[in-house]
Amino acid sequence: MLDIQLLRKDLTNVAQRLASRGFTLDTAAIEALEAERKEIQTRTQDLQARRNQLSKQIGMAKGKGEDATALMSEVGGLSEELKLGEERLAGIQEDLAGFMMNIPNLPHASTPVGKDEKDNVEVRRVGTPREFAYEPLDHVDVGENLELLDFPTATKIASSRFALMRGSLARMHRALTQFMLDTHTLEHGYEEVYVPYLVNADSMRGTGQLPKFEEDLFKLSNGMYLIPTAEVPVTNIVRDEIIPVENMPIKLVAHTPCFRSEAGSYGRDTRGMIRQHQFDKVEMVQFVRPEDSYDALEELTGHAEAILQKLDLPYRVMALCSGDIGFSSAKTYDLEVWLPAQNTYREISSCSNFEAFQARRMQARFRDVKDGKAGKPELIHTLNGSGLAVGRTLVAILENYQNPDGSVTVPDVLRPYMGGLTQLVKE
RNA sequence: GGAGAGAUGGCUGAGUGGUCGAAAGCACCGGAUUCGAAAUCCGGCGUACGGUUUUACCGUACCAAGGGUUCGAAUCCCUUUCUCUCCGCCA
Repeated sequence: MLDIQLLRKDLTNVAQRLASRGFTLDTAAIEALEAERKEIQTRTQDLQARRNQLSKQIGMAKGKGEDATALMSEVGGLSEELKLGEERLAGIQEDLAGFMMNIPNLPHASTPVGKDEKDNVEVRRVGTPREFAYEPLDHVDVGENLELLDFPTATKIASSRFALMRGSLARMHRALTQFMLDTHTLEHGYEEVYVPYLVNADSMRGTGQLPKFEEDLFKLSNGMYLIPTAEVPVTNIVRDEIIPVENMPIKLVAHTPCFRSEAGSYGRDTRGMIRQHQFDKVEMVQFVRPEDSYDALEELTGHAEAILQKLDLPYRVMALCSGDIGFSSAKTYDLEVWLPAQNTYREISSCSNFEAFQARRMQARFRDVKDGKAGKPELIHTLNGSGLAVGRTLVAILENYQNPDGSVTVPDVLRPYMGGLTQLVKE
């Protein structure tokens, strides 16, 4: 959520910056709502003040045993107008809040301006794609030839967009998760957390999935939601909290499954495990002081990159343009891993700075200490990034580490997690 | 799943219709005292929103959440959520 004060002060500038991400802000509607809000709020609060004053006098009169009927009839005369005003005020506040909840974040000055993913800017490329002496197979063929990957059975059990892994491949999936968590906790200073996979609507609102993107989520019959990313439960840890400044920054990492309905993606990436209803992800989340958040974004992106580097997977870093960043983000880097069979780079991590956008929705604050005195609570900045999407990392390994004989070499860093296994072969 | 008890400021906790945004204690901050500290004393100390002559004052709202009764609700009524105790069940 944006700061309503900013909209009041600088509406045209806000509208311009939002236009750069393809969002049209209805400034006329905002101005009309605001004008109405101001008038009704002032009038209603005046009436409330009058009522409170008179009621106090009634109490005092009764306490002294005096007659209060004149006062009571005067305040009685206010009640209808007051009730009407309170209802209209509540109505307009709700309209305004609904309006605000549907406005995306402002892109940061360093976010490239552009319309869609074609305008994203490549920041750097790391690693050299391997030369194949033959046409490399995609991960589906590699996995199915080894009889370690089984989509038809997953479809029978559940539906399309689910995967079944067996044997050493299932173990590699687990090994990847352990390797990522160990790297972030032991080398990058994150605290590991285990979190609920179901969350309530308040949490979904806090991080920005609701109210706008309900159709992307799986909703349960009791009103809860399956998490689409660990970002939701982990970030909401600080919802409605005031963090002591000495605890900042807070760096958390969690491994969770993620559930996405993938509504609106019919026909896209239907082959293989690129786009699934259920996938595992290791997610990093940081809570930092506002002035530190852009340094933290670079650092966090580096932490995700470190995983790709240790796995020796070629990738590139893309700065998403204003038209392509997510609803809540001010700046996002995507990491794209090289997939030889598709002869292209595919997203494997997304690292974003949300500035105070999520914090304002969540009322997540910290109390600074200035000159030894505790200051007013201030909104924190929140960041998160995948470190990494486990399923897609597995896809990248199957494709990049495949051998002409159909086997797959196990990357060095994963071997300790797999009992020293060096190759995936038919079992 | 059954029975009962509860939810008040950073914490403990008083408050069952009227100067209650809320006693008191603790914690914290400032000052006095002191060579310094402890102790003691004095004062301050919630959040959000709005207004204005914009760092200061005024107003409104907030005692788990939502609704109701009333001139007036922390207090009475209804609904929901959560916590605790006991029983049952379960990994």
